[in-house]
Amino acid sequence: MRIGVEQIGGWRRILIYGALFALGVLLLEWIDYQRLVRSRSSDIWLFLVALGFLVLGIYLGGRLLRAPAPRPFDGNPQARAQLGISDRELTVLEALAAGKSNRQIADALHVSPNTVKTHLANLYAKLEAERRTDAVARGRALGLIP
Amino acid sequence: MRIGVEQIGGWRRILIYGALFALGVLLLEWIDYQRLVRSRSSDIWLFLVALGFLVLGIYLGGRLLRAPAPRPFDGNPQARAQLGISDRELTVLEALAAGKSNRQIADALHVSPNTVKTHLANLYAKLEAERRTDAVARGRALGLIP
DNA sequence: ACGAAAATCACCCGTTCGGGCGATTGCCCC
DNA sequence: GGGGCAATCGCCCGAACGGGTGATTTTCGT
Repeated sequence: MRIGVEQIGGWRRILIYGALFALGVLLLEWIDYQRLVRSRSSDIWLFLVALGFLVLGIYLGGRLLRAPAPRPFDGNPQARAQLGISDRELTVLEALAAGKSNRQIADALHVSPNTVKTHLANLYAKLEAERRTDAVARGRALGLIP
Repeated sequence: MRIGVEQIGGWRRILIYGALFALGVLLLEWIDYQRLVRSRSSDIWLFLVALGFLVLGIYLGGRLLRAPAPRPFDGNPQARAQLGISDRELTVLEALAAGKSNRQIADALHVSPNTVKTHLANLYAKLEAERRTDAVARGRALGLIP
């Protein structure tokens, strides 16, 4: 069985960014206050403020508009359940996509090549494939493998 | 030997971002000038400047520290040339990834299965693969196929 | 016009793969 | 405690595949 990675931070993310922004505003306030009090050169302060927000923006932009994660890759439990693909079969499918031979898969899983063949035969039936390359292609199309 | 992908735009990127930054600075200058001339509320101006640079920063951050790009998929001509993979061989590789048999590939390309076998043998040699699934995996890893 | 590379096809041989059939062992659920 | 299912292993057989070798034609750059 594969685990479902990445799904954290939805709420926390918003909170964190909100907090960061608020912090920036507060900083701005403070900076403005300091400027008035000490009557420093407004040019320098303006530059510092701009620089600070530029950095903040770069940081935010770096995480906010980070490419929509090419594919969180959840293993597509829906399709998997629908087709009734077992844990072992999925494992074999992954090894298949890695380009391994039956022999290699058998060794990696500590089972007989015959067992691998059985798993493969079941996979072919469930994926409606007739060849290993076919199974890989269909498995990928279904999002079962990356 | 493996090739080194992604090394383009390094220079142009720096130039573009440098220009953008310079533009921001100029904008800042202009804004400051306007502020002095019209003697507007410095608070509002400071806020606007901060906001502007925040937006600029988000934009920059969005492209600067972006994940290695989910691969627009260009067929990776570099790797292809480096390995000396011909047009025909690429076509066969694509059909292979689609899960077709030698017979099907031969029919699709209007050639003999023997020819397909030859192309495949060349592909195996160039991709250092021993099986079709292996060739597909390596071809995909190299970005030769989607 | 020549040579190199690509594309095409053929044959042999041994291995792998796919299809079919059967069997045993656990485990869960009712 | 019987039915269902996943996982395991075995055997047989024919088809597909991979490895090797050799050959011809086309294409392209010089």
